[in-house]
Amino acid sequence: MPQLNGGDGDDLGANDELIAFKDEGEQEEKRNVSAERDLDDVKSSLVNESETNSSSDSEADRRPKPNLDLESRARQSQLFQEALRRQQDGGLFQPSPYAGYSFFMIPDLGNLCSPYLTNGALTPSARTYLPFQWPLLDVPGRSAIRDSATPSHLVRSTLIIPLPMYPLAAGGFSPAALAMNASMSSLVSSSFPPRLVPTPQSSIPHPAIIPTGVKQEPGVSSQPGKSVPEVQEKEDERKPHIKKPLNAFMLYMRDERPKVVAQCQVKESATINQILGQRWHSLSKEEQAKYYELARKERLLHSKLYPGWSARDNYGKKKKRKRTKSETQLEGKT
DNA sequence: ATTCCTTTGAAGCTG
DNA sequence: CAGCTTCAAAGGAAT
Repeated sequence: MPQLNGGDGDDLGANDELIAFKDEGEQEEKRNVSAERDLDDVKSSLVNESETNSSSDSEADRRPKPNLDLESRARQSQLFQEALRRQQDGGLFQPSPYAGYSFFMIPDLGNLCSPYLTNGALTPSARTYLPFQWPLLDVPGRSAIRDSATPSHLVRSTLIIPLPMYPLAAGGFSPAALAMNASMSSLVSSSFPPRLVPTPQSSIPHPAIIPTGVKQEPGVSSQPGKSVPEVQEKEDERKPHIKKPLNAFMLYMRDERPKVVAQCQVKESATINQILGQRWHSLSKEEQAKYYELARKERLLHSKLYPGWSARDNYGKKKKRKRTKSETQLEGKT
């Protein structure tokens, strides 16, 4: 299990994770050092090749586009032009640390799309590296909505991995976001793709924010005849729902899901997640460490933007409690 | 329309 | 403190 010390309670404990990774992975690292180097060479060449090929006759042109209205298309075109210009400007806009991974890293082809592996896990040497071709995707509605300003084909074609920012509401960003200090700005601009660096002008809602859909009813909290818990409940409902930051595996799934969908021609998320779970285990420690680091930055950013937020805020707020494993098992027996 | 399924990891809750 | 529960994402299937 890659989660090595289970978290010691300190916030953003991923430093420990990384340290643990280093310690535990040291021996294996030595064994695989030459192989890793070879893989790195392959990666580099593929990256270069990909970057070379991803210029003008972009794959974005060959991919099906979501059914967008003219305004959206114009908007996307504008954004694309802007992104291009910014990239050419250099300087401020650094590529994502993962931007170069424009290739498939797939396990044993025989088990490529099976969540049920014969030996439980695959050795790194069993991986096959293939040049990545952007899959023909059914752009999911929810994704399109939440990332409408930078549609997936655009993002992918510019090799920017989407990372969330956490604006307080659709109309802007929290004071914390606006008051980001120099170190935070540095973190954001150096580690996050440029499009995700929030600007006060931005009006793009973040997926972490879920509008409650509850009508604004001024004076609810002071309504006579309402019990305190009732009022509190109303207050809670009116708060924007701030989602948990994604963990390493969730970030990995976000990136890899489209590839699995394209490779395996499956759409059921449960099946896809099984496959991704297996692939996650087959990743090298270094590869996993990238996502742990990414997740650590996510949590850091989230805590900076929402200093008062706690996972407690969302705890038990889902409509229905998920069934426990024991309940499921019990049901299976009867 | 809502819930379940399925995964891992982080964090909250409970005894 | 250990162990359990919930929630993050996703979308088809089941209810």
